[in-house]
Amino acid sequence: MPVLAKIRALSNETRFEIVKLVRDRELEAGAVARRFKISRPAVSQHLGVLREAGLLRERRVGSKRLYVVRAEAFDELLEFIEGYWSPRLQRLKSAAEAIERDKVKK
Amino acid sequence: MPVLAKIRALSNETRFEIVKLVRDRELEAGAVARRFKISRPAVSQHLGVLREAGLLRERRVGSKRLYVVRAEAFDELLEFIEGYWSPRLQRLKSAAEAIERDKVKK
DNA sequence: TCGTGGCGTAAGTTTTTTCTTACGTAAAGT
DNA sequence: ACTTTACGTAAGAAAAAACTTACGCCACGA
Repeated sequence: MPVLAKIRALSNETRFEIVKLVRDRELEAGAVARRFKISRPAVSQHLGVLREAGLLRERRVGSKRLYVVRAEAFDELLEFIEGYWSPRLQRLKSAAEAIERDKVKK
Repeated sequence: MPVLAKIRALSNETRFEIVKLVRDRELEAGAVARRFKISRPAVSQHLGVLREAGLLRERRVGSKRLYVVRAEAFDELLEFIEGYWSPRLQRLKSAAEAIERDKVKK
């Protein structure tokens, strides 16, 4: 799943909270839903979006469905931002050094 | 600006592209707009959202407006994800160690 | 001072997202 | 078998986001 899809999935406040909820423990769909004031189906749909984006893993146990964050997804997100950002930082660093050199020349 | 606002700002494809465009150089609003097929006012609005979220800095030169990414904003985003994520990794590590201890006990 | 280029804002429409109610299905309990 | 629990999905309403055209405001060059 592309990074933008993950960002989009995280951009909704309810989904953002859901991710926090299942960040370090599996939780069944119903338990997640009970934490919010919106309807259970609405939460179910949010869980679907998060799963589709690759942010959550779903596991079925009997009639229950357990959700938990996919660690790899977050690592991927982190790597993306780092990789996206560090080239810029290097360029800025080079620019700063160039300015320093100019100052010395003056 | 809260982190969620930044994520929301990045969640739109056009804005995502705009950020790439002004990641390492200042660009005037018109130059940014010309890169997209949507109308100039639409792009102007996107620039506004990005600025509001604290992702871009705006500088006026004459009648022009130059935009560029605010480095601090991205650092903040990075720090947030790292801080958000690493506690979980530590917990997992502890859990793994606990399991190891159990195995030894057996 | 008159036009022209550069750009944001307003108002309203279209598109997308989010939510609700109704319904269907499968597993578990009785 | 019958009922209840646990969920997802469908369909459509409601809310939010994105886009368009129209307009207005500087700054600048003629």
